[in-house]
Amino acid sequence: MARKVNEQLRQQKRAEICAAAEKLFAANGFAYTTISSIAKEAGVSHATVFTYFSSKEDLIYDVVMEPLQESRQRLESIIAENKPVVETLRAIVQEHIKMVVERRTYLRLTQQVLGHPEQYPDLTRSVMNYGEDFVNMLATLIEKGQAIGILEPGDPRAIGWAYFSFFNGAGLIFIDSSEDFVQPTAEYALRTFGIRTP
Amino acid sequence: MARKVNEQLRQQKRAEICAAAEKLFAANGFAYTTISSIAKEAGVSHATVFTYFSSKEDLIYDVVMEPLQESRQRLESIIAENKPVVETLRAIVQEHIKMVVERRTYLRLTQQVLGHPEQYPDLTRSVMNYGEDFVNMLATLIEKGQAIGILEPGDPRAIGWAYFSFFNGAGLIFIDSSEDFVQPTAEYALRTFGIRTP
Amino acid sequence: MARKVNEQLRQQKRAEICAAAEKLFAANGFAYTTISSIAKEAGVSHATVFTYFSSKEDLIYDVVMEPLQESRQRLESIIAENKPVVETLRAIVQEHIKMVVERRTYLRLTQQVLGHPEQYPDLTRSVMNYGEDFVNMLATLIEKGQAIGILEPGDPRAIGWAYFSFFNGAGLIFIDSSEDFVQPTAEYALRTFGIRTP
Amino acid sequence: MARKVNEQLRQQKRAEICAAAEKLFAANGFAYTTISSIAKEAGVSHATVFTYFSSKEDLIYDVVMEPLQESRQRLESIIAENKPVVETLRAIVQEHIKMVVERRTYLRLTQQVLGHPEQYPDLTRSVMNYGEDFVNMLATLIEKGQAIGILEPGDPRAIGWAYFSFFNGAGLIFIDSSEDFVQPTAEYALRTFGIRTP
DNA sequence: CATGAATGAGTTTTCATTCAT
DNA sequence: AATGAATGAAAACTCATTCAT
Repeated sequence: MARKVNEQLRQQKRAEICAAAEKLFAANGFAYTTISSIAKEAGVSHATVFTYFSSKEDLIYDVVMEPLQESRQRLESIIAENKPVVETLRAIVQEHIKMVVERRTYLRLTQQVLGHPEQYPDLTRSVMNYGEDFVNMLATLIEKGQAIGILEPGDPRAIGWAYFSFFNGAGLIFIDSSEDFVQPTAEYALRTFGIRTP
Repeated sequence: MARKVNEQLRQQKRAEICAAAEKLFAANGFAYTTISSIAKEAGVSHATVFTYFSSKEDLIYDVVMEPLQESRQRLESIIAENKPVVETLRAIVQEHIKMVVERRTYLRLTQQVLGHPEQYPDLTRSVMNYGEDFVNMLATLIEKGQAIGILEPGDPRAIGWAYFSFFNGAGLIFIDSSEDFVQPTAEYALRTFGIRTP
Repeated sequence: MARKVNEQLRQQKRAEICAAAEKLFAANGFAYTTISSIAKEAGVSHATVFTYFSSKEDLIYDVVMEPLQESRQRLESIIAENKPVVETLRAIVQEHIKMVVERRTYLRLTQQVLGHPEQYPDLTRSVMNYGEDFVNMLATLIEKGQAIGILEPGDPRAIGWAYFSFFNGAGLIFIDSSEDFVQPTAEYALRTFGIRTP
Repeated sequence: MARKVNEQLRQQKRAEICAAAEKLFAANGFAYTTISSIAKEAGVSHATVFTYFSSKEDLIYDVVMEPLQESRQRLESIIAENKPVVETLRAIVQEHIKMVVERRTYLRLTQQVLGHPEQYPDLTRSVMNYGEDFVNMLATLIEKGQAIGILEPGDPRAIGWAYFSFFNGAGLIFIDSSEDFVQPTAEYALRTFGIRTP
C-alpha cells in the first residue's frame, strides 16, 4: 500500500514539474528557461528535477509529447461519434478553439519545436506526424462532405493543410485574446472547407 | 570623399552581419546563436560585431525590424496599383507565398518574437502593429469587395485576421516544401475571403 | 542466536561492499568511483553503504587498511619458517609476484594513496609504516646473509628500499602482463640483494 | 613586432598555467584538482584557462606529454656522448635521480596515468611507449656491456624493465626524501645491471 | 577601426550525504 | 535495517561583453 501512495506522490510531483516547465518554456523559450527556475516554480529543489528527468532535453521531450497523445485521443473520440460531416468539422474547430484559448501555453511549445527543426529533430517529427494524421482525418471528412455535395469540390488534403496552417497561426497571433475574439475569426476559417450555404 | 567610401564599407559590413545573424537566428533560435558564430559567418572578428551593435539584443532588434518596413512598402505599392479587388487580394497572397518560400528564414524570426512576447515586448509590439496594419489593409479591400457583391458578407477584420493566422501558420508548417506544394494550399486559403464564383 | 546470524550476514555484506569498492577504486580511482556504482556492484542500495561506512573517506580507509594486515601476516609466517636466507628472500619475492599478478587491483590502491599523501595523510602513514616494517624485515635477512658471506656487502636498509621501490614500480608497469612476463624480470630484481653465485 | 611580443606573452602564460596544473595535479590528483584552483595558482581567471586549453582533459594531456619529450631528448644526448657502457649507465641513473628529486611532482603525474589506464588510454599508451623506448635503449647498452664481459649475462630487456620498475617505484616511495637518501639506494639499484666489480 | 585576450555571471549536471518510511 | 527520495555544494564549461593594442 505504501508503495502505491509513494508512486502516486511521485506522479503528482512529476506532473507539477511538467506544469511548471510548460509554463516557463512557453513564456521564455526552452533556452532561456533554467532548470532552477522550473524547480522553484514547482516548489522543489534544483536537483530534484533531475531525479524525474535525466536531462533538460528529456524534460522538454516529455512535456511536449504527452499532451500530444491526449489531444489525438480527444479528436478521435469526436470522429467516433459519427455525426454529420459539417457538424463534426464544427466540433473539431471548437475543440481547437478551446485549445488555443485554454492551453495556448502548450500550443506555443509545439510552435517552438516547429520553429527549430534542426534543434529538435525527434520532436519535430512527432509534431509533424500529429499534424499529418490530423490532416488525414480532416481529408477523410472533407471527401465525404464533397461526395454528398455539402462541401465545395477541391483537393481534400490541401484544404486540410490550409486549415492546419490557420490553426497554428492563430495560436501565434491571438496571444491574450479572449474566446469572444477568437470565435468569430474561426467562423471564417471554416470557409476554407467550402461549406455550402443552402 | 574618403569618409563616404568608408561609410559605404561600414554599411556593407553591417549588412553582412545582419544577413549572417538572420540566417543563424532563424536556424538555431536567438538563444542558441552565439555572437561568435555570427561573426564567423560574416567573416569578421568576434569583437567587431560589437562595434556595429552595442549588444546582442540590439542586433536582434535591428535584424527583425528592418525587413518589416520593406514588406510594408511592397504591400502598399500593390494597393496603390488600384486594380480590381479580387485581383489585388490574389496579388497579396502571391506576395506572401513568395515570402514564405523565399524568406522563410525571416518569417521564422518574427514567429520567434511572437512566441515570446514577454522577452521581446518592443519587437512584439512592432510585429503586431505590422499585422494590424496589414489586416486593416485587407479589411478595406474586403469591404469594398462585399459592397460590390463580389465577396460573401462577413466581418471584414475577422476575415483579415483569419487570413493572417493562416499565413503565419503556413510559415511554421511548410518547412522545406517547394512552391508547388504551397501554391494549391494557398488557393484554398483564399476561400477565407469568401470569393464568389459566378 | 538470531543476533549472531544477523551479525554474520552483516559482516558478509560488508565484505561484499569492500570487494566492490576495491575493484572499482582500483579501476577508476577514488575520485571517479561513485558510491552508487559501488552499491550497484555489491548488489545493495545506494543508501545502504552509509549504514556500513559513515562516509566515502571511511570506506576508502577500511578498504586500504584491512588487506595490509593480512599481507603482513603472510610475510611474517614466511620468516617464521626460518629457512636459509636466500631461500627466504626468494620466497618473499615469490609472495610479491603473486600479489602483483593476483591482487594488482589492491596494489593499485596503495599506489593511489602513496601518490597523494596530502589527501590521505593517515593512510599514507600506514602504508609507509608497512613499507618500513617490510624493509626492516628484509634488512635483518640481508644482514644475516652478508654475515655468512652469501650476499655482497652493502647498506642493508638501502638495499631493502631499493627492492621495495622495484616492487611498487612493477605493480605500476606490468598492467596486464601474465606471470610469464613478470617472473624473469623479478629474477633480475633479486640481483639487488647481491646474491653471490658460487 | 607586436605580434611576436604577444605570442611570447601567450607562451609564457601558457607555461605558467602548465606549471600550476602540474603542481596541483601532482598534489591532489587530476580529479580533485579544479580548473579554478589552477587558475588561481597561475594568477589568471577561471575562464582564461579555457582560452589556452579547450578542456580539462586537454590540459592534462599537454601537461603530461610535453616533459616526456624533453626527458627523451636528454637521455638521447647522454647516449650520444658514446662513453663506456658502465659510465653511460651511471649517467642515466644520475639523470633519473635528478628527476626523482627535482621533478618528483612530474613523475607523480605519469604514475597517476599508469595507475588508471582505462581513464587515460592515450596518455597511458604514450607513457608506456616512452618506457619501452627507454628500456630498449638500456637493453642495447646492456648487450654491449655483456659482450665485452663487463656485465653479468642475462636477458637485456628483462633487466631493463626491472630497472624501469625500480625507477617508477622510487618516485612513489621517496616522497620528500633528499638526494642524500635517494643516492645510496640508487647505488644498489645499479646491481640490477649486474655490473662486475673487478 | 578591428581584434585577440580576459573575465564574470550563469547553466547544466553530478554526487555525497541526509532523512522519512 | 534497508532504501527511495531530496538536496546543497561544487565543477566544468559557455558566452556576452570589455579593454588594451
